[in-house]
Amino acid sequence: MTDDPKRRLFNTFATVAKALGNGHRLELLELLAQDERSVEALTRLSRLTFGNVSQHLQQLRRAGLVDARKDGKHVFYRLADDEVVKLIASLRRIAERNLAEVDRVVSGYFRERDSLEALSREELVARMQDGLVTILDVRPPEEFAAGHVPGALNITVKELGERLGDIPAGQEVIAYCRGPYCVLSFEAVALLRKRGFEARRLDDGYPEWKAAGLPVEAGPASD
Amino acid sequence: MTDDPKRRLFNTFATVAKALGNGHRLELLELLAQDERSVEALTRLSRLTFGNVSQHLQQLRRAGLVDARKDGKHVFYRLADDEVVKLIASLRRIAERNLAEVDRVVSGYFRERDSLEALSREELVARMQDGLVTILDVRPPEEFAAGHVPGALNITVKELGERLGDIPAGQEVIAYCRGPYCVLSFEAVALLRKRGFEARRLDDGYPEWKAAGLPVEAGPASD
DNA sequence: ACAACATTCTATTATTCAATAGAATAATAA
DNA sequence: TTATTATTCTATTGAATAATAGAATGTTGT
Repeated sequence: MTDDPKRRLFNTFATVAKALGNGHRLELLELLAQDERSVEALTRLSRLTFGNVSQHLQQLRRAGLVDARKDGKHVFYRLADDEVVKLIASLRRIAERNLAEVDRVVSGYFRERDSLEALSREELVARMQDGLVTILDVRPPEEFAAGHVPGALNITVKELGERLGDIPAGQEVIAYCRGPYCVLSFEAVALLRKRGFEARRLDDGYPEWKAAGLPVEAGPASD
Repeated sequence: MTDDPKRRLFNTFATVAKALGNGHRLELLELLAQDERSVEALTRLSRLTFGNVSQHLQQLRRAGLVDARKDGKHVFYRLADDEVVKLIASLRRIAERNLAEVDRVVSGYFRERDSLEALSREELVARMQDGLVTILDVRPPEEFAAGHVPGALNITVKELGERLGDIPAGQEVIAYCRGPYCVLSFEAVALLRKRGFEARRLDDGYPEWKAAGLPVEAGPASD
């Protein structure tokens, strides 16, 4: 099209941005930020048709945002790079700061956000060194097994009511899940507080933790 | 459209990405990363028509990426936030790592890149503390005046040949300009080396320096 | 008030994109 | 081999986007 190198670079960068410019694709990327998944699994987890998911994934692949691996009948997709999580986080930050729309949605549906006094990753790292916190991962066991914050306890929100006994008393609980807008940790903190625990949320989730290069642990649930 | 809050958020984030999904708009953002500019100035600097520039700017504004200020007959646009520079840098990093196209363009037109041994921001900060480097800003004086790395000398590539005497001998020169793909600093380093100076490039430019929160200085050229 | 200028708005057209359905591949199971 | 399942590819439709030209708005200078 053009042969001005600067322009060609801008156009190439634009193709990456274009791939991010669709809500469904961002949703797929969020799902992939948890763990690699097959097209079938992604179809189940999103509300799209099979063929449509496949096409979106291929756009993401052309843009270099995801990679694919074939295993038997299944094709497993995963993020090409942890930098993708950072890119999306950067997108989110700009949207949060500069678009009133985000405020309205967030304050409408995630109202307790501030009242639950979210903790930053840095603060959590500091607390972990002191060793006086219980870290609670409220995601499903499969996602936990694919990777989690070292030493975290895995109890889903559903089980939480019956497993309060597994949580060490007397020290603060920090709950996290899939990301900044994942409601699971909000619910967990609300429940824990009602039952007398001192509990707070991590202000984002596992993918951001991993992308930041902080240590992770993998394997089956630790209980 | 939908009232699933998660989906509404993704759609909102997607509108920001969509605004970035066009080479011309990325070019406008790069120009704005230097300094605020009027629609007229941007029309001159890009190869777009006046009306088209205006429309692109309005898309950028709707996406919360730029702000506008009216002064007399002119409307001046500027980046809404330094985070925008970081977002674009993140986009660039992913494109560089994962798309062969970028490699081809970069190695075709910016071949000397590696041979000129670019220096990172962090390394430059360390060198500045030792005080044994000359920092050379090769951008036009207007851009220099709008903000530059503290202590930098402003000499454009055009003047450089006749003003070598202004450069302290015996210490390394670090040149920078508008960003990682700005050719000015490549040319400056090539010229300086030919004339016997020890010279290297900063691996990105002023906008990235500023966005990283490093100290900046403003005002007329320091010579 | 009028003319000149910078900018935005509107309408039009060509291009690109999203979603759907159905055909084509490719791997496994019977 | 045939059937089954997971996935990709192709074609089609309707929707969104980009570029252009020209009208409308608003500000400054006379």
